[in-house]
Amino acid sequence: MKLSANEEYGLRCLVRIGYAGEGGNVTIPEMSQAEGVSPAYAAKILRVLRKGGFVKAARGKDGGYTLARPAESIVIGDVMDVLGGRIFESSFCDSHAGQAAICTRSVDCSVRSLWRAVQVSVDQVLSKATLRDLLQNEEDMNTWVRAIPGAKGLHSIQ
Amino acid sequence: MKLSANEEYGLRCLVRIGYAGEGGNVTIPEMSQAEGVSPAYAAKILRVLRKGGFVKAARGKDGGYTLARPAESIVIGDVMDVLGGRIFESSFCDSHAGQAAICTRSVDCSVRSLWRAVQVSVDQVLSKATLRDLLQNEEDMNTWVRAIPGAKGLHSIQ
DNA sequence: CCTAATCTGCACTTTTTAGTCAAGATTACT
DNA sequence: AGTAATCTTGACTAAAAAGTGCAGATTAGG
Repeated sequence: MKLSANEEYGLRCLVRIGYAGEGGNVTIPEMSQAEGVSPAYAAKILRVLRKGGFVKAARGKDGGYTLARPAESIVIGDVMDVLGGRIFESSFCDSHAGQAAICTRSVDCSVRSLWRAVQVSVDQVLSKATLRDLLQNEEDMNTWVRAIPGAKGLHSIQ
Repeated sequence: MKLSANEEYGLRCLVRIGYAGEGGNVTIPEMSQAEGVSPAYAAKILRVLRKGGFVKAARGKDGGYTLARPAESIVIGDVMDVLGGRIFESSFCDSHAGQAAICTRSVDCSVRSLWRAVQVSVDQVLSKATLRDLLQNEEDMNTWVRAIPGAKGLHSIQ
């Protein structure tokens, strides 16, 4: 259960574009240098974000990237899906659906239930957080941080 | 954020060995067939579990694998770590530690905080669940399922 | 119209992960 | 001792992910 490079750098680029704000423009060379990846690789990632509908690009001189829609409408979970998939592929045990007695006593279903639990848990965070949350100041960020049971605020998890 | 093949099949094998119970023995051919992977691959995964101290092997005729220690002492999070890593590698922004004002306004820290939140969230499940939980019947499994906010029980996430 | 700055697309190489193979070592049973 | 069932190891191949390079298209400004 690791983050892929696409997810890591893709989200970083998106946040950077978000910080540029309304009408702000960020170029590939800028992101490349800021995030420490090659321009070619940044370009590759940006293409994914563009095709996913999160950013739009302007070509030519003074070109660059801007958010395609308001930050509060960009759900981080959706971004993750596009960048690398939030998928748990424990696709067994579908035949047992509903047969609780058998199901709970099988390897398939034990494992499957665990993955589901993890998936639900991750979604608690990723489906609630929008790009806007990531751009806000600390107090606002605590909105989604507090969704995590046990976390008292940003400082408690940082 | 995907599960690796190692994590998927490693955990499945471990659970299967767990089901065999005290003194029970599971062989590579058995696991191979049950999980639909080649014997060679199963062997490779089992080696990881053995080196991680979760199972022990008996060679020769009537040989096979057994749990190396009681199921209740095997934390699933630890198993995951060994099989593929539960690591979020957003290792930037360490220099800012403590400087909240600057930190929250930076790409590094926004993203890092999110990863931490996800990590905490995942740990809510994986660090609480033991192999014993996965082997128990439905009612017992709800112990760790209930740790997920919003989940009312096993059925609610399955 | 020319130039410089920019994105675009595709093919390529490198690195990591997944999966296979074969030869060897160990054990139970007869 | 012999045999069959089993794990062990390391090297190998295949597939996927990460990362690079280059020729082309677009645009702003002189």
